[in-house]
Amino acid sequence: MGVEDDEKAPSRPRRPAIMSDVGRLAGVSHQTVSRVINGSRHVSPATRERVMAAMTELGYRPNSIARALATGRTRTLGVVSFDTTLYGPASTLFGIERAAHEAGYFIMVASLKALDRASVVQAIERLRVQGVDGILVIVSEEESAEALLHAPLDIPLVAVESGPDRGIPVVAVDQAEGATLATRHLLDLGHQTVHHITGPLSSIESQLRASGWRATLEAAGAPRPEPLIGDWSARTGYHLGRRLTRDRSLTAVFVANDQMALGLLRAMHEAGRRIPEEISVVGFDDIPESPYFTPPLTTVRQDFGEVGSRSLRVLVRTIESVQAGERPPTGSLVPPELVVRASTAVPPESD
Amino acid sequence: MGVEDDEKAPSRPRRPAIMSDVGRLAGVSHQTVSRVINGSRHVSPATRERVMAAMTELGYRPNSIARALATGRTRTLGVVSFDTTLYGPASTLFGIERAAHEAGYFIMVASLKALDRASVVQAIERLRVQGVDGILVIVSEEESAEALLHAPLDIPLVAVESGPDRGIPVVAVDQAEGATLATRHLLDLGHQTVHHITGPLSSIESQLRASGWRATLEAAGAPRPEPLIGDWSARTGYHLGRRLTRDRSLTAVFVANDQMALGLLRAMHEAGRRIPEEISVVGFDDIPESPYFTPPLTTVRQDFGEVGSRSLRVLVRTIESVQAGERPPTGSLVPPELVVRASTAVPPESD
DNA sequence: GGATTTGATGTGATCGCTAACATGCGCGCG
DNA sequence: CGCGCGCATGTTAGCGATCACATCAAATCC
Repeated sequence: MGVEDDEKAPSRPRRPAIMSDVGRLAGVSHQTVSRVINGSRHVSPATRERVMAAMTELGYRPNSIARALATGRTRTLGVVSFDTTLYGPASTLFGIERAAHEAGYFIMVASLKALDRASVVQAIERLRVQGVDGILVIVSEEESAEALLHAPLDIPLVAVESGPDRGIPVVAVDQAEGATLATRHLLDLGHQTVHHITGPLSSIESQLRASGWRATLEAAGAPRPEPLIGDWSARTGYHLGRRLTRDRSLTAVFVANDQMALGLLRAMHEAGRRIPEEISVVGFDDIPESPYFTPPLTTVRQDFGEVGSRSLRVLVRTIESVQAGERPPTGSLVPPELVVRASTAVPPESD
Repeated sequence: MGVEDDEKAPSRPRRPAIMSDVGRLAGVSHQTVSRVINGSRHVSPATRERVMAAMTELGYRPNSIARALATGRTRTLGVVSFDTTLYGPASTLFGIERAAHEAGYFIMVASLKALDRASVVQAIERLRVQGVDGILVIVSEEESAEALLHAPLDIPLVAVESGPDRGIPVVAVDQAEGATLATRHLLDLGHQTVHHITGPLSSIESQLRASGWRATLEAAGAPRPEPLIGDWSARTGYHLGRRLTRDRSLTAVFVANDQMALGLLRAMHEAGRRIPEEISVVGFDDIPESPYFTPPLTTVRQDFGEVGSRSLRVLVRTIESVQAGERPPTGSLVPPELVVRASTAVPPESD
């Protein structure tokens, strides 16, 4: 009873309802349904009510593909990243995703096979073909940054974590400031100078940290030891650490990330050099494990989540400003924070 | 010169080329262009040649949105995950992305705000509206697994890392086997029994590891100490570790993940209990830092990347089997591997 | 009170592609 | 020699939304 015509019985819809189904049920045209969905002012309260009722009755869900075809916008953003296994990029990606959700966007990930320029351009291209409205590129290496300068100009782009110093907005942590914080902390404790283990040479972040360290030493008139070149891995931190154990004058090391600092700690421990009594160590990143290293690591905290969400907002504003014909926003720097734990102390009496 | 008609001059296309532009230039219909793109057999080599030339000349790129609207398939897959900051999920996601790329699919990420059932259902819903062809759910908690049993049936779904024991395919590491490997290793070294720090009670993986540990002890006729309940964090590992230092009979601990093991190591170190001489410790996961803990950690390696890529392949096969009307594939278990380092040794003389 | 604005709604084209069917030609076969 | 078949290609109609414009009634103005 109640069902007059089995053609029209909406009991179990074989085919998902579309806009005109809703319109038919509500006694209006599909266009009016569209108006209700998009919140147009020109719909009477009574019809809006009826349309909404019809939508829930049919379990109607708008088809975003069709909408995307008609509007030319997908409300989807792309993220290009190299290795999302590492704590930094993973946290950034997470921050991006959360902020995207809040802004009503979806995220498509394209990870790189290699770090060369062609891979970056290819990844951007893939995302573009897929119809994203804008792209975030998590840049770590100089070459990726360069690739961005040769990237297509017809799609909004934002560089994350580091990037080229012109052309497109960059959102990143203030690396030089972080390095300064670390170095000054050690100098303030009374160390004559501070050694440095860098990240890979090709990494922009690594370069910025090294130059922050260098500048701080110079400003303090401290001698500048030759930095050791690392690659972010605990393994290399360990090997470089072993090399450093031979230097009896060494009292303080600023290591460009926590993983390498972990390796260094291990090497020092094996060599019987006590930390922080004999040697002070500062890391960079503040990964969740750092407080439980032996000893707990003094380090520079980067708020990756903030970098992610901030860069997403910059991208969204860029997209909107393109549509509104306004000036696009610029990038910004997130301040780092020194976290003092047990791996740093005043230097041993040297006399 | 060369350009006869400024209407047709393809010099700098204001509007990106579409299929019929290519067709016009090649002197064929748009449909023939479509045939070339989709590799239809019924195109003569000569026309194919001409069409391809026209495509490159115009810089033509197919519009995937339009194709999706026409075919009903987007070649996009969704991934639902809770915290992609953790090493496990992050690596799995990475494996998924690589495999997706290889299979010609894109990945859309939807991360959860909370772990309750509603969030999971909502995330699946969001992805579905966005038009994904299938969904991978990285499940860690019992509640998410249950949510999957109430999930919509009209879209292919695969559970990753753990999941409900029926209904949908699950791809995961064999947790019980891993726990057995760890426990037996300690028993084989001569320990009378093995203590256990679990993950959170609500975690399926945690439950499986605990029951593997329990079964192994029972099979060996060893006494079964009360397990301590953890939460995966180094912080909690540290606090539980401090509690364990008071137990003088303790000689071996199997910790449900490496982060907690790190905290435990730290607690033991502070209490002056030597590892592995007095107490042996085995972790789970084999995160990249584990070899550089103090001491280097014996642990059970999970191949997250393999879990990711395997689950993606299962999902793709599920989608294809739905179309072909075949039986969908089932889940599978990835074997874990014991990695022996320096945190385990024979127990101290007890007499 | 007739001209004009305003608000609610409908109509038809369009986004760029694929699916299904139509066409026309050449060739083999009985 | 005519029939039918297969192949290369074209034509037309969707896919499910939005957009631009048309329509029509009620409200407003002078």
